[in-house]
Amino acid sequence: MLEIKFVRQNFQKVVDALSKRGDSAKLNEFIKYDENRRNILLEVENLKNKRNVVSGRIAEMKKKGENTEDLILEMREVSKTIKSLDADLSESEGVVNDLLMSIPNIPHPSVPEGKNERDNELVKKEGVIPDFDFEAKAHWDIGEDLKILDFERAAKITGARFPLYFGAGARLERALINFMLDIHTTEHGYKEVLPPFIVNRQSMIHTGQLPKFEEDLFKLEGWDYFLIPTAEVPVTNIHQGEILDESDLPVYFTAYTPCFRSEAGSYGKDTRGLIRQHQFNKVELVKLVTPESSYDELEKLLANAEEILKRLGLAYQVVTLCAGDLGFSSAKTYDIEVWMPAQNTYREISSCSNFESFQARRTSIRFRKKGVKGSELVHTLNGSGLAVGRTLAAILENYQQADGCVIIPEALRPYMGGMEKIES
RNA sequence: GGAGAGGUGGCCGAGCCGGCUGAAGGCGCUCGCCUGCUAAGCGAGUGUGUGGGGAAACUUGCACCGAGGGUUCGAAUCCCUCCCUCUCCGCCA
Repeated sequence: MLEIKFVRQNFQKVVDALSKRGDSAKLNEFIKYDENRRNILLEVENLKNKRNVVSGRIAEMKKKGENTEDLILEMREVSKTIKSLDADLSESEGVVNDLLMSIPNIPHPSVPEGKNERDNELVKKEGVIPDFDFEAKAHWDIGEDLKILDFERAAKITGARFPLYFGAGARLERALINFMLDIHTTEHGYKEVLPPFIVNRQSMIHTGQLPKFEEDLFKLEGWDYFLIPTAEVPVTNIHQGEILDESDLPVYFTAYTPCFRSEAGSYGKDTRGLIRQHQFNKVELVKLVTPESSYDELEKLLANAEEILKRLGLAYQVVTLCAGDLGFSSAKTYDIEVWMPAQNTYREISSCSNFESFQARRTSIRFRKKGVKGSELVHTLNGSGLAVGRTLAAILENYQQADGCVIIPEALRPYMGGMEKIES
């Protein structure tokens, strides 16, 4: 959410920024309703002031035993008026707030212009793309041949887009989770968190999934609760409504959670394999930082996520999302895309974003500076470190051998009881 | 699920027979004074949101004492609904 004052005072700037995103929100309504809201506010506040003053006087008069009958009668009317104006006000506020909630974040100046993913800007390529002297198999074929992945049976249990791992596959997934968490906690300074996987509506609003994207979420029937689409939601909400001390910052959290996404609107896409599932595992990185440091912190966050791929020996590239491809709450996002041999292309495996104060304002997370009056909103960031299912898919495809087995990357072997390869 | 207790400012904690209480007191923090270090001491300040005035320091209106309704001229204080926390009992991974 942007600050209402900011929108009012920088109206054209906001409109321009939104058009950069290709978002043509009906902002002209905003001005109209906001003005209306403020007019009512002025009127109602004057009346409330009168009520407060007169009520005080009534108290004094009563103490002296004077007659207050007339004043009370008069105030009775005033209160009635206030009540009806308050109703109008909350209606206007509702409209203004809905509009405000549906305005996405303003892209950072360094974000390239563009409409969609094709306009994303390549930052760098790392690692060596494997050169096979046989035809690379897709990870779903590898997984099924090795009997470590079983999509058909998963579909019987639940339906399409759910994973079922067996044996070394299940263990590899678990190994990856532990490997990632260990590196982030022991080497990158993150505190491990194991949060709820179900959150309430408010938390979803705070991080920006709601009110706009409810159709992407799984909702619990009979509850106003949702399955988390990412650990970002519970973890960013840990300090909601709190005022932190500057010395508490930066806060670094890492969390493993499963993630649940309805994937509405992506029916034909990535129907096979682990790439696009309704349920997948992810190790997430979340930061709360000072505004001055947030872009440095974004670079560090990106490096922390990259480190995992480096240690796993997977080739990848980093792109800066263009304005049109930017997520709703984000001011700037880097995507890390891992090389997938069978598809002969890079696929997103991590998304690292700086939300600046956008989420902090909704979530009300602020901090106090030493020697400075008042408080300030923190900046929030998060990134995948990494998407586990996609990492496993990348390992299967990049480490496959001609005979159908898959070599386990060196870094993971301690987590696999020393196992060096997966074979049927 | 049954029976109780409670949710107040950065924290602890009064107020809760309705009205000079945005909220005592303490702690913490900031600034100043004092003190040859540290500690102690003294004085002042110290919530958030939103609107107005001011270049600014600041000043001023309104709202906020878990959330939402209600009663009242007036509610942190009374009533209703909901949420959450704690204790005991029951049940249970």
